Amino acid sequence: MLDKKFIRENPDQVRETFQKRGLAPDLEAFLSLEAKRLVLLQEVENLRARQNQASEEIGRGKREGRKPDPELTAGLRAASEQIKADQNSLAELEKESDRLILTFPNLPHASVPPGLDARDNPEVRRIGEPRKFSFPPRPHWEVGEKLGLIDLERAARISGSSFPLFTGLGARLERALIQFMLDLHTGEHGYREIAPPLLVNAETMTGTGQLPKFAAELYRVEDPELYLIPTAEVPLVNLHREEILKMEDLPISLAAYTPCFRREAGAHGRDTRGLIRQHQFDKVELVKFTTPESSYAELEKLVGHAEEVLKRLSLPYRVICLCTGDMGFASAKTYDLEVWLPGEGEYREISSCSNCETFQARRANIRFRSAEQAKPAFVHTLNGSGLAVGRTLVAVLENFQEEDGSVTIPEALRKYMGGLEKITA
RNA sequence: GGAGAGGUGGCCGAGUGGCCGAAGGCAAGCGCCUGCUAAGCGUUUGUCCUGGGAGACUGGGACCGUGGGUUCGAAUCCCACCCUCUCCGCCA
Repeated sequence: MLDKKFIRENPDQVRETFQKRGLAPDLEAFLSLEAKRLVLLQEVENLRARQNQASEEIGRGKREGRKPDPELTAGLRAASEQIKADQNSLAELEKESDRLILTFPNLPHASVPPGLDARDNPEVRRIGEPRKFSFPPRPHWEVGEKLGLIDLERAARISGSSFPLFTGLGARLERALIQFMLDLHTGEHGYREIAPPLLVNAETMTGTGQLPKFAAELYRVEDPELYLIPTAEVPLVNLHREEILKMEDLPISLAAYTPCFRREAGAHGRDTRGLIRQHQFDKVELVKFTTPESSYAELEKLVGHAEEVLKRLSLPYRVICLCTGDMGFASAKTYDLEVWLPGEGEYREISSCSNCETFQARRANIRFRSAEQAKPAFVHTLNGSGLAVGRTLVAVLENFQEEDGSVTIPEALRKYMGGLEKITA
């Protein structure tokens, strides 16, 4: 969420920035609503001030044993009615203005490259050489099904299309990847491991920006009203909702493995084969709470932590910076990591690392106090996948497949696979 | 699921209609004192919104779990809901 006062005072800047993001939220409606709201607010507060004064007067009189003037209390009763009515209209205006501002996206950081869509995302760096195959590399679903690692047909029977089902060593490999990633981030990168709830309430979803705008993406449980998390970012960022953190505790770095649930409502027909796009997938997520001064340095570190997973698995990848037109709703700056998939002959997203600055902190009311005297200020929140586990498994299957259909297990994973070096049919 | 207790500032905790944004304590800041450490003395310290001022600052309003109600006036009375704790039952 943006600062209401900032929008009121810099409407031209905000309008221009929304255009750069390729979005046109209803800024004008918001501005006129706010103008009305402020006028009414002044009126109500003036009435209130007079009411308070008169009531104090009565109180003082009563203490001195005087009876209140019935004409005066009658007048006050009328004024009280007026205040109640005005307050109701004020609440209406406020509700509407809140509703609008919750649909406004974050403003991109000055360093974000301008652009319209994914084609304008500049590559920041490219690490690792794609392997030269002596045979045509197969897509991961062929490799995985032949080896008995995944069974998407049965998954569809159990749940419907686009649900995962890992079997045998496939399930073991998925678990090995989770373990490997968590050990790396908690053991070497200084993250604290969290195992959060997977069902969360509407306030939590609003805090990170999924609601109200992206309700169609979420699985919702009716009674009681709860939502399945689309990413661990949601419970992790909300871990400190409504809190004032101590400056000396920052940055706070959290890591969590969770399944993630997405309806993928707008993605019909995309990535229908294989494990790339699923309604349920595993992810190890990294989240940081930082001061405004350090958040961009921390973003670079966070990207480095996600990259380290790929490096240790010897998976070739590249880092891109999302342009203004391709960024997510809550983000001020985003880097994507894209892993090389030889079966597809493409780099595919495997991690997205964002600095949301104060956008989520303002929604979720997460602040910190610098000096003991200073006023609390909003923290910056950062999140990144470290990494998407299913897609990492895909990358392992495709990059380490052999001509005979077997898959060599990357060195770093072997201790999590009971020492196994190769998966064969 | 049943019974009971309770939700007040960074924390603990008092407050049952006006003198309460709220005693007292802890914690923290500043000053004094003190060979060091510790103690002591004095003093200050909530959040949000909105107006004035370049600014130090200052006027007004709101906030005692949430939302309603009664009243000239509510932390305090009434209603509903949420949450926490204890005991019992059930259960991975």
